[in-house]
Formats: sequence, C-alpha cells, structure tokens
Amino acid sequence: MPQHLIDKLERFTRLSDEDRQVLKALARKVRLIEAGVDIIQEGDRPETVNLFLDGWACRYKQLEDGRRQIVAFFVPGDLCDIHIYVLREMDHAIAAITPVRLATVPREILLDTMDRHPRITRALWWESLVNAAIQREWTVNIGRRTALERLAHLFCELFLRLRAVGLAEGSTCPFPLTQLELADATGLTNVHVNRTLKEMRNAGLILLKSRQLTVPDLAALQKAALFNPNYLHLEREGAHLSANA
Amino acid sequence: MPQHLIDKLERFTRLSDEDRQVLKALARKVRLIEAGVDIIQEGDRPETVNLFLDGWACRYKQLEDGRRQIVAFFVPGDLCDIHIYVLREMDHAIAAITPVRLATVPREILLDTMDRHPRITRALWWESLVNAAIQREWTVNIGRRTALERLAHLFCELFLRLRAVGLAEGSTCPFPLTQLELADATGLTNVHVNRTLKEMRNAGLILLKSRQLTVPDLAALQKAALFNPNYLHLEREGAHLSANA
DNA sequence: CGTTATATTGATTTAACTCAATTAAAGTGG
DNA sequence: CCACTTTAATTGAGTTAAATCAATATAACG
Repeated sequence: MPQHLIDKLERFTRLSDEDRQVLKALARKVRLIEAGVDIIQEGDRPETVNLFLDGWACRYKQLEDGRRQIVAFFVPGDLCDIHIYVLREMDHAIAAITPVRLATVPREILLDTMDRHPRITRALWWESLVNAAIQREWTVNIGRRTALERLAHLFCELFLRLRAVGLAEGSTCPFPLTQLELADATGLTNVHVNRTLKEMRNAGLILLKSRQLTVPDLAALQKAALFNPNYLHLEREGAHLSANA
Repeated sequence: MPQHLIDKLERFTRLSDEDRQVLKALARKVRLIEAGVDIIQEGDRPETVNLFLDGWACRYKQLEDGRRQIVAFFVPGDLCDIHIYVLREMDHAIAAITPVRLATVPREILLDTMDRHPRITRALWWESLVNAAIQREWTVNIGRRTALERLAHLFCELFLRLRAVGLAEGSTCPFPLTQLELADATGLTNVHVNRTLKEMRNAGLILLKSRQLTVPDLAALQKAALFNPNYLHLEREGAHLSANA
C-alpha cells in the first residue's frame, strides 16, 4: 500500500478515491531488500521504476579511489525518476540503508496510468520537480554552508519530508542514518560530523538517539541552517486541480 | 533556430526531418537578455519553458546572508525543466552570464508537441534525465573533490557539453565565466580559484584566456578530475529509436 | 559473550578561507 | 583614441574550519 506516496501527493493536490485506487494498483509487485545491499548498481540497465514503501535508501556515487558521496536519500513514499528507463545504464547506485520494501512499477503500467489520469500525472511531475529542487538544494548545502548548517539543514529537510508522508510524531521522526552516512551526504568526515552533532546537542538543537531524531524547536533549527522550506513545495501548490474540492 | 538543441538531441537518437521541423517551431518566440540580468527570479511564477539559443546563463541560489551558489550552467541547446509550470513559484533564480537569446515555449505548445511526436518526447526525457544526472554529479564534485579536481571536472563537463552542441572547435571552446562565477559554481572562493587555475596552467592542463578554454590533453584533464563521462549519457543511448536508421 | 560496527575524543596537519593590496583588463564617455 | 571608471585577476600574509591519524569507548548483533 503506497499510503506514504498518497499522503505526499496530497500535499500537492487532493486526490479522488479513484486516484488513490490507481496509485495503490502501482504497488502490485513488491521487493524486499536487506539493509546495506545495493538495490541498483552503476552500469545496471534500469527496467522498472522503484517506489519506496518502507525503509530508507540512498543514491550514491563513488570515485575510483573510494571517496563516496551520497546524493539523495529515499524515504517511504519516494519514487525514482519516472522516466529512468530512457537511459541505457545507471550512472550511480542505489543502496538500502535499512531493510527496504519497495514496489517495482513496470514502465508500461506507469505510462498507462499517466495517460489516463491527468491529476495523478501532474502530481507525479510535481514529485519529480521537487526531487530536482532537493538535489539543487543539496548542491547549495554542500557548497556554501558550514558543517553545522549543513547537518541542521539536512535534519530540517528530512524531518519535513517524513512529516509530509505521515512518519513524524510531534517533533520526533525515525532517523536510521549513521554518522558515516551523514558525512557522506554532507561532504564531511565522520569525525567532524561527530563533533558537530555534539555541538548541536549542546546547543539544544536536536536530540538524536536510538535511531530517532527529535527537533525540540524547529524554528531554531531552521534558523541555524538558514533553511527555507520553499524548495520542498509542500504548500498545496496544485490546489486548483483538487478532486472533491 | 534551435540547432544546438537538435544537435544535442541527436546525441541521443537520430531525428527525422519532420522532428527537426517540429523542434524549430518551438523557437518561435525569442527573447533577448542582457548580460548580468535575472531571467527568472526566486518567487516568480513559471509560465513558459525556456530554451537557450545563444549565450550562457546560470541557475543560482542565494542565502540570506549573501552567500551564493551556482547550481547549474545553461549553454546553447539547454532547456529548463519541461514541466516547471507545475510548480507555483520558483525556488531559485536564473541569470544571464553573457547576453542571452532564448525561446520561450508556451506549455501548451510543448505538451502538444510531446503528444504528437513520441521520438521527440523520448529525447526530451533524455535531456531532462541528463540534467538531473549533471546536478547529482555537481553534488559529488563539491562534496568529495579537491579544488583542482572540482575545476578540472567542471572544465571537462562544459567542454563535452559544448562539443555536443557543436560549439567546440578542436580542443577549444568558448568560456565566458569569471573566476568569481567559477568559485560560486564549485563552492570555493575566487581567490582560491585563482590560485588553483594558476596551478592547472602550470601543469599544462588548461589554457584559459580571452574567454576561451583550450584543453590540450583531454585525457589528462579527465584523469586529474577523476572524470567519468557516463553521467552525460552522450553515447547514442536511444539508437533503437532512430529515424532513418 | 565475543565480535563487529558505530560513536567518541585527542593531537596534529592542511586545504581552503579571509583580509588587504596591487595589477591588469574591459568598458565608457568626451 | 584617450583619460576615467569599473570590473576582474593576481599575489601576499595570516587564520581557520575541517581533515587526518590514532586510540578508546560504546552499542548492536549473531
């Protein structure tokens, strides 16, 4: 049940019952992947579109000499590039961070769905434009923010994304990333991430333990990060398309 | 005449004469923009898709305190996100670096074109997936490469992109970026860019003067950058769709 | 309960930044 | 075409944020 995707798309526009049924039908073929395993490897030929149902994953690229950069996180409700099969081969890999449950959507099914359901189509474009905006924001984050700002920014983003798919409770959300993964996502080293997290805890910006993140004061964290949520486009921007409005 | 776009799309798949005519028809409404001027500002409501015909531009984001990050360069033949109008407002700005000539393509025309011409549609998806791949590669570049590697990588990328649209002659291509713009694109300072360029010149990796870049030994530059061109997907990946094949 | 992965801390180094000045180049109006 | 102004490039000196290297400590796991 791609409830998280449905929740997310409803941050863009209200869906009809039929829309929701159609989205549910996308998640027919489910795959389970263990933590730490590559879901797709560089060089693979993409055949289907992945829809993440449960668990966390990441896109990453690795340089010849081993340096690794995580370029995106996938959380429940996220969808890989909907036209990925146009490319001959993957230029990067996707790995499961936790155990992952995902639906593999055959391209024909997705294309057919988009042919028939313009509101869903629009919502999926929105999803993919938001992902592009996130990728740009990561470029800014790594290029122009300090270590503390980078981590604070990432926490803000993930907290809001998780909240948008119904996975935050109050000021707490699941957060299964290790410090090494945080380092690889922010362009820092694990040692420096450790020191910066300590500083953030001391400043009362975050609580982080047993794979849970608590943000006691979101406004304060946003301020520390120079975080502007506009790039997530979560403000019902497609309200004019809403079903049952 | 969007010849550069046509050249680029033909790096993906061969087009028919009709395809080319259709693409030419996209460039009906042309706008001229002076160097240094914003083409789109943060907060603007995107109404049309921009197709760059001549000149260079950049996407950038600016933090409240003035820090600026360029997140992408546009060169002739580049197209803004083809579904940008789905979003309510721009979360970043686009500025002309040199004088720019661009076509503004109304969404209806673009959608209609895509409805009728599946080969063009595929080629446009390819274009947009390549742009996403470039954005990811920039994240890697800034996150995990040294200053020299970052600049070398950017030079490799832009050289290949310009060559793909017919704008390189031998080992030389136009290169109108200032050192400040290079700094804002690579997450460095202008001073450090200056020193790093000096080092690259001394190493014989590049010649850079009067807004022209010469790469005497592309393989050497690629090696210095840990550059893998696979993310540009320039190897006729859509050969199976080719017209007149 | 031992083993492996993850987190933490200290000491030291370094790549890149900052601040400040100078030089060179590009544009502008008389 | 030349003075003038502005923008861009260059260089030096000193600083710093983050990296590196190395060791423990703690937590998770089979």
